[in-house]
Amino acid sequence: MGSQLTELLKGTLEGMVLAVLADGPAHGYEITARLRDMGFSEVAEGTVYALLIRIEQRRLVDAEKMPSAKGPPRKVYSLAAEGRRRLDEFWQTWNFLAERLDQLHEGGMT
Amino acid sequence: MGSQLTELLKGTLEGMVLAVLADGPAHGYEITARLRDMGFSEVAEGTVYALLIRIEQRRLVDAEKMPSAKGPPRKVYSLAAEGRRRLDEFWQTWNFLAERLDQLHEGGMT
DNA sequence: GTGAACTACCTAGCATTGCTGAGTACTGGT
DNA sequence: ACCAGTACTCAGCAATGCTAGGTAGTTCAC
Repeated sequence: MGSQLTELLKGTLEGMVLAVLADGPAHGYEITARLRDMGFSEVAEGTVYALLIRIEQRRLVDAEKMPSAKGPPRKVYSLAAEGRRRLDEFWQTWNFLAERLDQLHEGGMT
Repeated sequence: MGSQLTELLKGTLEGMVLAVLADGPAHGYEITARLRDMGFSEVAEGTVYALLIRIEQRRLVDAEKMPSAKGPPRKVYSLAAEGRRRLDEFWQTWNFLAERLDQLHEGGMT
């Protein structure tokens, strides 16, 4: 059994990564670090890299290899037009869900 | 590819069903109907039944067969102690996620 | 009385997603 | 030489929701 958060992250993580990239290009290691800083300390590195490969194949992001001063070359991702659309869609879906969930939570108090 | 909502529902649906049951016992068909009324019109019947069987096996809910006036006998589910704990945990996890997601959304506006 | 529609439940197989646990490779400090 | 930190990849697994069917009982129109 995965943890509660693991299951809730399904579908959400893609949106979060796209949102991070909407803020500017970034490479995988950096994105993982940002997620950890946000409080998602349990997000596995491998998960993020796998996700990045998926969204690159779907043309949601563009990738470019860049040399790094301290380590192997980085793969820098930036949000593509299709990814921007997908991100907007994500926020809509998220709001839809969040509204109803909040209602359920409030309503359940009675 | 599943829809955005489908992926977001992963993990959330269990919490929603537990929340509905926290409001009082209900049977599968009724729970499905309530979810549809809430706006989740695309939630498949089979999904809900499968979920109910899962959470019954995990002792999150108790099940009892009841005769129905208009159709086959119903299986009425009610929240068990373990389910109540799980529901509380769910809301905590949900709030954790929602807070950070909202922050990401706001922050991304700059 | 036959068929449609609604009530009520179940199942096998699939697609997607995140995690585990490993490996590769480059740099810098000790 | 060794280890930590940077940076990426991959195979196999676990959990979840959907598809697409099936079974059964009741009610009502035709």
